[in-house]
Amino acid sequence: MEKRNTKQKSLVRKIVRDLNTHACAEEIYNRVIKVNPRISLATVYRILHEMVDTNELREVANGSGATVFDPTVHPHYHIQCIKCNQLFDIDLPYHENLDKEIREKTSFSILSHDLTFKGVCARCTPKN
Amino acid sequence: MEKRNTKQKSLVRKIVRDLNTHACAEEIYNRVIKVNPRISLATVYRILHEMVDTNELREVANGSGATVFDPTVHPHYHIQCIKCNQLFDIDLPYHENLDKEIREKTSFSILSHDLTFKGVCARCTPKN
DNA sequence: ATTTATGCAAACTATTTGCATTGCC
DNA sequence: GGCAATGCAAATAGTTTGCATAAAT
Repeated sequence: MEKRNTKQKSLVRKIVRDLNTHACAEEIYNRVIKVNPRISLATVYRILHEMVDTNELREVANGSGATVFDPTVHPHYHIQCIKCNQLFDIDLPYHENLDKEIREKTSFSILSHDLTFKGVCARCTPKN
Repeated sequence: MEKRNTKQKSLVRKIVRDLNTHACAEEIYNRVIKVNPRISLATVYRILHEMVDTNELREVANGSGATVFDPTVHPHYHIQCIKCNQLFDIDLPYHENLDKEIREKTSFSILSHDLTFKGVCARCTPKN
């Protein structure tokens, strides 16, 4: 199962690297077809999944249906606005102690944890 | 918009109360139709959402497509097996300090956080 | 009697897949 | 040349919606 480099792959990789936020497959696809209008959505999905498998990209459930992709792959936390559903990275160190805390309480072998704060973002906060 | 009590609603409520785990809409529907085979899936969805709105039920994204419903509504954490995807409640007190920690770092108004541990459950751990 | 809730089928959204064809290595 | 990757369209999964009818208040 040798992997080949194609123009589609390099294009999607470039678009993903240039993302400064999270984006869903459709959004990435839209940026991609601005450069190469002949690439298909199925191909974009296939490449994104390959990147997730090789740890070039992270997949994050955004709670409301769609999956979003996060170009930041090292462990980090998220914060999501409960009004507009936008998801942001948050600058808080990964709390290893939480994993340790759980290891003593369960028969699971714990690998990691996902932490997402919920709140209302500045833009969605009514000003008066 | 007055709410009415129907046999469908009481049945779904009973089934949900008797759940001792998380279950997706389809699973709840399957239990429901064992008692009343004439109830439709759309109705089950409508009732489940109503229960989520009234805080009788919690909705949890299980990461892999389907949404699962959790009859435990007070704040609590989850642990999910990365092999079988099953989601369990976990017995760890809610860490209020995490919300506090974030409040100082962001322009969001923080309400709460979701914490899900990832690992391999006992059943999916190969024994030798 | 009024008006919400239901059942059904169709619509929809996000994603995946089969397959013939293209194009890397 | 051979086999992986692509494009397309169709299939799938989960969920939602429109509308005529049934049932709760």
